[in-house]
Amino acid sequence: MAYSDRGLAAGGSARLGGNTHGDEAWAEFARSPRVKTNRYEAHDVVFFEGDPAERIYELIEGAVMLYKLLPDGRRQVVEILGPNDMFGLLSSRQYDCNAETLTPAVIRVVDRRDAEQTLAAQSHITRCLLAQMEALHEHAVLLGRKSAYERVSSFLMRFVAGRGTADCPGPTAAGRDEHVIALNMTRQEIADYLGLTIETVSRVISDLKRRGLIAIEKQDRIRITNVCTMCHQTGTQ
Amino acid sequence: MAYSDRGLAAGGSARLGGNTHGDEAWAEFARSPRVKTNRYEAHDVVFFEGDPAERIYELIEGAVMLYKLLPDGRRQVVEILGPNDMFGLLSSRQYDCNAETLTPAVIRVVDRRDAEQTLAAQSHITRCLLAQMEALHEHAVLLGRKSAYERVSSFLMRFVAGRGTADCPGPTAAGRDEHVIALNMTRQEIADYLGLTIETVSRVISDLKRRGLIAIEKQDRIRITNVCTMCHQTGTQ
DNA sequence: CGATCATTTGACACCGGTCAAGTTTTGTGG
DNA sequence: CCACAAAACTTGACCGGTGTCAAATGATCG
Repeated sequence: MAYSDRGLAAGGSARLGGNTHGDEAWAEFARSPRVKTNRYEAHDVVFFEGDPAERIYELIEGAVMLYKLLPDGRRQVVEILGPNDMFGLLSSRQYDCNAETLTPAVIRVVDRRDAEQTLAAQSHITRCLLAQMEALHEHAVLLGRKSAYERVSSFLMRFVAGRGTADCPGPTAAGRDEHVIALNMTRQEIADYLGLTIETVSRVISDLKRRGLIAIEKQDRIRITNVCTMCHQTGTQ
Repeated sequence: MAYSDRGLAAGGSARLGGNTHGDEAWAEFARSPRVKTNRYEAHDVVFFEGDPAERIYELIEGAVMLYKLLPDGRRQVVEILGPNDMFGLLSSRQYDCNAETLTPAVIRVVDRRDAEQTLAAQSHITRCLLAQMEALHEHAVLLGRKSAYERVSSFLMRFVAGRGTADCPGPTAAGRDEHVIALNMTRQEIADYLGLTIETVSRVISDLKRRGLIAIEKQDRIRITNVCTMCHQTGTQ
């Protein structure tokens, strides 16, 4: 109740996105004593599919993947999350997927009922959900319609901020169009995200290397030698 | 502003799902004169990807599909929506996909800014988003990890209300375990939803028929002769 | 009843999966 | 820092599930 009032006072107008107004209210809400902030090691499990969904989470620092398993062990990573993404949000009573850190992470933990009663949370959450929704749409295209090459290329491009989108400014006029990426994922995790096998991911990466499109600095550290060329391999253009 | 106040008075507590409280407020909001209700024919386009996202939509009756296109014409249907689902919700300024009716439909149209300023809308919208999110996760598993047989079987099971979920009650003790489905989709639309080709969809359906699992009453009207058996073909068990 | 469109079926090719080594990287203990 | 083991990754050979292309069949609607 107290949070609810505070949320109202600070937030007031609730938006579907495009504003940064609700965030101040959310930040204030996050400072309340009932909101905890936890540290996780890499590859810690935050929650399992089927666990009672009593908390919601906000990733402050690091990376988290959400995945689902089929009874025979096949795995699909459904989302890869970065700072400011929220997860564990659900309309049902149990989590619909597993959440595991990819890197050491700092995660804010909020009691579900607290958030439900807080308007500032609503607005903040909706904005997060909408962005994630778009990412899921894009990922459905990748999984349903792209070749292995296009999947891996799209995956690499996703780490290059500001490029590969519809409003891509193109390479800066001066110098080379390079970019170094820290994957923070094993080949298996990449494969399970892209709907491929580990061997196929490995083969495509080797081939990109052979063709000079990328250089492997360290197994999970890849240099894209020409971002613009890589972008043309994604199928999205 | 007026809507905002009304939403507050009627709604009060905002929830992340599981309640039906915000819905009354939403229903009242929907009755306001600025909210229009439109009728569409089958295969009408509601909006195109890239159109300025100035309105949000609530499907009252009928079915709608959302799809994305790659520059070379490949298509992926990312969501199939039914009554009470909302669409056109976005954090960015333009729609991220195309929306097209599958059947004649009744659709409520709300100005985006009106909804953004209405708390009742927030709560209602969040609930819809969460449910759609879960559906998208499930669909990612289908697209990334299921065989053609499993995809088509999963697709058919999705039309059997209350079965195939984790808490499936199983067949009713008495009599046969049949169910008749109206697809309302062409083979091409099904293929584009399942990430397959039209030929593969057709072959799988023919094969299910040959094996006696389904009977085709009319091209887009299929009888599942044994729901429980069909369910075991989905890979989800 | 014919024209048009949707669907089915067949033959074949190829992408990506499977299985089985190798090779490299990482981590641990001396 | 090195030695060794374990894990992660790469590479090769082969196969099978889907896609592609083409033709036949079936539905729909004047």
